[in-house]
Amino acid sequence: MSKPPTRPLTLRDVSEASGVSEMTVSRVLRNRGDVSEATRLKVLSAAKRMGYVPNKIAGALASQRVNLVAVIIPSMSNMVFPEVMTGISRVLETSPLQPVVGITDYLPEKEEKVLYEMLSWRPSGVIIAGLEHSDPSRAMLQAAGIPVVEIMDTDGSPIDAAVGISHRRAGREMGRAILRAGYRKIGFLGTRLGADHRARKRFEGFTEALAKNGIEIADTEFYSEGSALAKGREMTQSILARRPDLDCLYYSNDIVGAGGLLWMIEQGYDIPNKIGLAGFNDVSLLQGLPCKLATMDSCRTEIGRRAAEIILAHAENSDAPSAGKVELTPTINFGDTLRLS
Amino acid sequence: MSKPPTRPLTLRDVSEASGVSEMTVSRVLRNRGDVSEATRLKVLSAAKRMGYVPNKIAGALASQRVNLVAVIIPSMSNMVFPEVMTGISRVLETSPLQPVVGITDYLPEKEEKVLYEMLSWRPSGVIIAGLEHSDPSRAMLQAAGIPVVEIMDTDGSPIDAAVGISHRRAGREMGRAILRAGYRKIGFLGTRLGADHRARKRFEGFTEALAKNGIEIADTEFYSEGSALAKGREMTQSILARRPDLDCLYYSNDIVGAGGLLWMIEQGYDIPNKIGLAGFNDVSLLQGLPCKLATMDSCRTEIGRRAAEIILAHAENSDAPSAGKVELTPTINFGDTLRLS
DNA sequence: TTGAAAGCGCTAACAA
DNA sequence: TTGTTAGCGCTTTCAA
Repeated sequence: MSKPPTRPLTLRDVSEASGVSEMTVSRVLRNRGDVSEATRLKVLSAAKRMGYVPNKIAGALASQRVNLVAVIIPSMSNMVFPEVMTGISRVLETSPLQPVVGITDYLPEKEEKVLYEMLSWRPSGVIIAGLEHSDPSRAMLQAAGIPVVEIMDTDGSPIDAAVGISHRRAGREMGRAILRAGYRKIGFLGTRLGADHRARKRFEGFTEALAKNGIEIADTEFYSEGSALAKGREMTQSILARRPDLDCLYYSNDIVGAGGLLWMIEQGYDIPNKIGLAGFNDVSLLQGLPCKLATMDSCRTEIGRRAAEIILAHAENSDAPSAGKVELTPTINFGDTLRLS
Repeated sequence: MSKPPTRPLTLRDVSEASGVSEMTVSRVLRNRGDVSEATRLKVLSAAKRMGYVPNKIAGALASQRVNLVAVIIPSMSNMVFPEVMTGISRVLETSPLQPVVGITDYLPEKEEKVLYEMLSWRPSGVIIAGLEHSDPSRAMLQAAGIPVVEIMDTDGSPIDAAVGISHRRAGREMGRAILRAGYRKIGFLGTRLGADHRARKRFEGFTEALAKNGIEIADTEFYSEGSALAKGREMTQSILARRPDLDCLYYSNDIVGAGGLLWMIEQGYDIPNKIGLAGFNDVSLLQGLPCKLATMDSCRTEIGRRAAEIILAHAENSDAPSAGKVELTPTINFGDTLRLS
């Protein structure tokens, strides 16, 4: 239950134990080929026997190379970012680069702080969610002299590179699909549109698509805190109490949408004939609901993959050109809750 | 779209720009009081204007202090670890310590690798899920000379300190509660019990409690991959097809349980009278289901909090004694799917 | 209150 | 193939 207060071992300790110079030990431990098999084995066995763990702090300082990629995202409990992380990890795990995550809770001040912390470790690149950042944050990213990939969103101007989808377009396309399916009295339910720029852009695109066809959102319902599933339930109930004539509900994400869907199934609504439902994100957790919510894939894993590839390419060849904007194309999945046009 | 290939600024740059020695600049930036207000302001304005971000690599090497806490967990998409992280962050964000997360995917080899990587950054402490580790992993943790807190589980011997619940006891208590409620033909559904030691321990405790009352698990159903909600649905259907006489189902977690619950509601089962259901974890995401699944709180946030406090205490006073084993007490929530005894 | 010197543990660059 | 030398950018320590 107690531990020996050992000073961590250094290269010098291994050097002395193996009778090989520090430099050669270092070479062996980094697999730099040019070492004879004999000394290699000698060093390796000594290092392993002693339980030596190299000090990356010192290594990084000396080599001016830090194999970390800062990944800065608003939240982890969200269902969307774990998948982005999966994409990132998948790419980086075949390389020496390692992702390190920072969470901003959708707060610009916290983003600034987290960014500062991460940059002070001099990572090899930054992957950061969104295109909206405070001026100091933008300045830091500019000045860092490392590749910066802004992810999730392409509606705006990236600092360096961007990989994502156009949320404005996503909203617009869902709006059009809903109109094509013949729905006309449409309600919107979602997170309070403030910090979440992407949800806001979807909303804007959505209303824009309706407006083009002379239709206005009939009613809206917003929430800010609490379990999304429960909120979906409550909000759906209250919007339909207010406007029983609605024939379609567009949710800002699948989880609230699922809450609404469950409630409406219980209430016996005739879905998708009398009323349609649609969400956003294509959350796999929800496979297993009584029926499949119409949704739009937000390409999360792909976004992570592409972003990581950009960083990796730069790490391997630092004068590669910036990737610019990479806009992926999400597809609508009609599920069981939207009539086909 | 392109960035100036600036060499990152150093203390020396700020020193020259402000006409103050490097040493004094360093003191100002670290808020070490003993600096005159005049120079303080001079330095601060220069640093801000230039956009200087300190190099923690160099700082850490010089001071032999790294304010990072390694947090090593099996998965993030899991609903359980995000909450643990919340508890940890809550405590650490008032301190200079910062959590850094590593993911093992429940693979011992990957745990070993991740641990090695993290330890090579010489963190101030390690928080690691579970009590089961490979020999090399244990050796590394022993030799690191930093506080190690093993979390989630207390059924076993910690390397240094442990904070968690007894999963064996959790299973036992749920078993007893189910028996007290009068259920007798009991099925178990869950993840394939291999890598997930805590699920296995709950299963063992559960069967043990039944055995003490002369009852054997009537049937079991295991899964390894896919959406937990969908699997819950499928497994429930298939176990009840095989054994329509079952009067209670115990799930290894709430998400599979919820899948089963949704399916059974659709099928019109009489819950909790004819058949009871229970899960594990008290996942808040599920608030909003048609009815509340019986479950057991696994104290996730509290575990994170306590673990972080142990590391923090050691960081502030390194000769504090080890915290030993801290066993929290989970409570059963009967919800709507288990008769009260 | 400020500065100068030394060195944290490692690696780049060069020499042998 | 191996070793030597000189830092990486900061902080510690001690002197002014």
